Amino acid sequence: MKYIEKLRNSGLRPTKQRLQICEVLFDTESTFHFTINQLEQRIKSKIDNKISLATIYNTVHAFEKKGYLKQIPINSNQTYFDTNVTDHHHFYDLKNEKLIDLENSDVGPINIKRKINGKKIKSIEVLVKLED
Amino acid sequence: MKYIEKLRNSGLRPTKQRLQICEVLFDTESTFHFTINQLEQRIKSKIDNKISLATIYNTVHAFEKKGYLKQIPINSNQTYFDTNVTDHHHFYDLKNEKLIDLENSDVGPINIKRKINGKKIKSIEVLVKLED
DNA sequence: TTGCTAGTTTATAATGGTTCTAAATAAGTG
DNA sequence: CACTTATTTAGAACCATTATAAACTAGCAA
Ligand SMILES: [Mn+2]
Ligand SMILES: [Mn+2]
Ligand SMILES: [Zn+2]
Ligand SMILES: [Zn+2]
Repeated sequence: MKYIEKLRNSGLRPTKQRLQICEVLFDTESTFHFTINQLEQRIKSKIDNKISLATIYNTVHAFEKKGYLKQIPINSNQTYFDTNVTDHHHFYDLKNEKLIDLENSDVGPINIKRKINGKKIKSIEVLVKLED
Repeated sequence: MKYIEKLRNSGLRPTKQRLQICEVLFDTESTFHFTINQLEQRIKSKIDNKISLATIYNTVHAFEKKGYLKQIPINSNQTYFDTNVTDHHHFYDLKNEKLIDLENSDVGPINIKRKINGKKIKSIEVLVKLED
């Protein structure tokens, strides 16, 4: 199991549930965006045992804290997460409520000229809303 | 009353409640960011009669639809609105949960090179998260 | 002025995503 | 194994937001 060490190194016990969630999240051809509900469905369809919704929330938040997942700032009634944790930006298709990755080369470098006293920049995120 | 015509021209009846909310939102030295709860408090402190929470929600959404308010894409348990409806970007101070306007000149032009078939860009929003 | 009608306000209930609780279970350690 | 601490879990609680449906009001025309 390739995720056992990853979890141990993060101080997270490699439980059956966490390992299964790892497989659903990270054993994929490409990264993807998801809500908790979508992840719950994906887990249901890929594994036989049940994982409680509370555990899914707990695990997603634990992984986010460890930097294995990112939250995407977007106005929605559900929180969106991203398995692509590199710095990148997004299209948001308003009609289909779908996020699409933008490469940094699609956006170009962003240089924030203004400084706020005593604060430093943690992240810069661009959201490009799309309509028909 | 300077807002009566503005509302009529938008197809919104200039009710007492809407006019009072207009005053709280737009009779200000500068634009500002707010959540519904913050707006509710501000209304309470500035007017004598009561405006129901449902009306505050209705009015904010009506004004948003007419373009008098903007929603700011940010991950929070509460939705943030902006009385500054020009195209502009934001700092988000994670510790104080405060938004700060960035002028376009602080960010520079953003040129999205990638196109999505059949879609056009509705808005481009940059969120710069700040930490200590 | 007086009705009429569609729009608006309101208290309150319902919704639903997320978090909390506390008991059961499992992992790590020696 | 014995022990401690972390994790899982079902279900309750939370709370921002939306829906409901009845009372009220603005606009308009007779
Ligand atoms: Mn979180
Ligand atoms: Mn809205
Ligand atoms: Zn992404
Ligand atoms: Zn702003």
